[in-house]
Amino acid sequence: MSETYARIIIDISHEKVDRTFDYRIPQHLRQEITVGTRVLIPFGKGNTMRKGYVVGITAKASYDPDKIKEIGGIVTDGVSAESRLITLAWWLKEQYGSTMNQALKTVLPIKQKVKPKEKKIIRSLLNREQLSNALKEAEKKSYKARVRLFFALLDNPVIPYEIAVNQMNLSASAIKPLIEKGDICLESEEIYRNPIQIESQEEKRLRLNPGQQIIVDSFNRDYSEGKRDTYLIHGITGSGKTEVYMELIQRVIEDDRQVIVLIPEIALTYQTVMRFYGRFGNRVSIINSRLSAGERFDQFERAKNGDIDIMIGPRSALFTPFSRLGLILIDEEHEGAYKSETVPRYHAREVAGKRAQMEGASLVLGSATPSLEAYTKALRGEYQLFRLTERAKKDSSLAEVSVVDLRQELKDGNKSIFSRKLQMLMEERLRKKEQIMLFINRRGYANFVSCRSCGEAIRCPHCDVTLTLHNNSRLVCHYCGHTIPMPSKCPSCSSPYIANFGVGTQKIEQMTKKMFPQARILRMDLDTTKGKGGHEAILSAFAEHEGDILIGTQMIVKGHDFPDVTLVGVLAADLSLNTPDYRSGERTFQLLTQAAGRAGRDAKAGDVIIQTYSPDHYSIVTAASQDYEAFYRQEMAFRRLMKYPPASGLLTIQFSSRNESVLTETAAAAGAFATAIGEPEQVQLIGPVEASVYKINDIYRKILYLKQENYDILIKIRDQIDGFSENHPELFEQVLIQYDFS
DNA sequence: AGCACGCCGACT
DNA sequence: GTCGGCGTGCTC
Repeated sequence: MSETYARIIIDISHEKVDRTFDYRIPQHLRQEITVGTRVLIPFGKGNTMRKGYVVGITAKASYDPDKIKEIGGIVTDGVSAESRLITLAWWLKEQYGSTMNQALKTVLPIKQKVKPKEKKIIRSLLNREQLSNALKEAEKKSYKARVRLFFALLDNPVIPYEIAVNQMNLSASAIKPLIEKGDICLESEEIYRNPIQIESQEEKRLRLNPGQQIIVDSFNRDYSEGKRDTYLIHGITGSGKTEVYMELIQRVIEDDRQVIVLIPEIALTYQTVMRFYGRFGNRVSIINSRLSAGERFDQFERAKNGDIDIMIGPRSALFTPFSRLGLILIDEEHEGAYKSETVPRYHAREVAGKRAQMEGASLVLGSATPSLEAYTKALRGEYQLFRLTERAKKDSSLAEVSVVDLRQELKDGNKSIFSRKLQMLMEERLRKKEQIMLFINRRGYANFVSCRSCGEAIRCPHCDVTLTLHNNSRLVCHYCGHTIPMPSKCPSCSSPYIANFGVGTQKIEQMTKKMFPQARILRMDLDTTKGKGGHEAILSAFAEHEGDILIGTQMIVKGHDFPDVTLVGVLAADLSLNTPDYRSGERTFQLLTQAAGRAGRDAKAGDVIIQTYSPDHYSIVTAASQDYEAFYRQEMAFRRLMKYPPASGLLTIQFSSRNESVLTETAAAAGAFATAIGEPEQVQLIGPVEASVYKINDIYRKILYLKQENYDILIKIRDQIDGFSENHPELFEQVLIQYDFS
């Protein structure tokens, strides 16, 4: 029988050894060693036994077999949080196509040199006199390292080890003899930095309404019976989902298990955090992108040591090293931010499902506008579905939503960005001293072309996505590569008013100022929120009535409650409808629903005006009538027709290279290979086409799309393409290949 | 992280 | 010459 080798990472948090080492697996351990196993291995010259994690098993070693040592044994002190996370990393690698290193960095994001603050310190054991003698001695003998150290110790008898090594350039071999001599000693103290420094205020437990109670009861029943399941809570805005979450969390931590709460970064506001902190006190911790690497490390360390029970944070909080995880909760489950932008391009919902299954935890998803993926699974019975259809506050009413046809406005001679109805309502609200939110659902670049008189956006005849304007001269489809020259007049109504669409918040602010000079206007976009706490500052200013009108993008419709907002205007709903992406309809529905939920959260009746060039589009119609079911049916019909997810699996393969001609050749070759192996499996293949932004930083990118209902077939094909790239190094030498499943 | 190798200044 | 501090590089 051939030898087997284990690829192992050593449990030393130091950059220099942050890679894998191969070890031979002894015969008697062959059954027991799998990915994720913690093992003891001899390491380095002295063969000191160290702990390591098995991250892979191979038949052929990537190192001189004669020099490979044997695994010493298995660490048996239970299954640690890390070893399970490493198993999860393995799954990530297999599922999403990345290297083990990339997967490990995702799962163990704290393997950095930024160790906790003052973890180790050097303390002088000599008194001042002895110290200055030692200094003189060292100077005489020109022991440079000692001079530096003694000199510093004379100033301060305690020096952080970190500083000594990095700033004072002392190596371990310079320090060690001094410890043996008894001049100094090393001590360690652990100081955690706690990012929440707030005075706790009791969060009072509200009485649940019947809808909320049903969810809590069913969950508790399942939990007590030991049943772990996935639950989808479809609750309209303001229906009190957070209250339900609190009860579920309570149940799980009473059982001495731990909870991860995922919240999109943008909604991770002071308000939200305070609610959790008020209820669960210092057993809660948060992570967010503002935390330094050191602070994040501390938070994960606290979780590992069992100092906290609840971790709240964005996507990355999913990898909190809890050892007794009982519940993962994903709020605003439909949010795009849960999909990773970097390799491995995992989706938090899917990874949460895997982790929950591995650790025997429950998974709860919540949203006012569930993703098609989640809702489809719920309808199929894979998730338990619950609905909250009433607002939690009794006297609050749903807002009145109306759709305004901008084509008609133009026909009637109104060229401003405000429809007559919106103008009228704005004047009225300003008079009554009530507040207004103007929402422009722009995201990134929106360079599609549309007609100002008929509202028609120019679309690809084969793909039903808008064409994108390239170099102001040609329109290109990013899904199939179809291209036409930029027309001079509208193809459907021949109007010459056809142009690139794109309006900024700044421009809107100017126009609003001009039309309502008496109003105080606050603007919230990337420019005005740059600084730390920029978000909070503007939102609280608005809450304090320091402004009458708040203008902004998606940011303003998430999270915050403004009881005095009674009018929400969506200036151009088409902006998100016409992005070149099959999800544009879904995103539009979500944004409009959220925007509508902002108005009339209190007793005062609210109005929502949706301005659009496509008043008949189902995303807009169903958002206006607040009818999720109707939206779901129509959007699913579209996805089935076009074979887009979740009706079908979609594998996106990206090729990127600095060399355009090599890229073209390689992408074509891979495309031909994929066609050949995909044909018998009934895989539909599109491309290779240029990526929506073809060149970034002088790197060209091409895309290949593969569609097939069966996800596993796509994974199989991915593996074969991976093999193809390994067998053709001449093609892939200069080309990077990345996979994305959706 | 921790060990060995080897450079270079100091001292018998 | 030899001794020993201390910077550097490697560990499967």
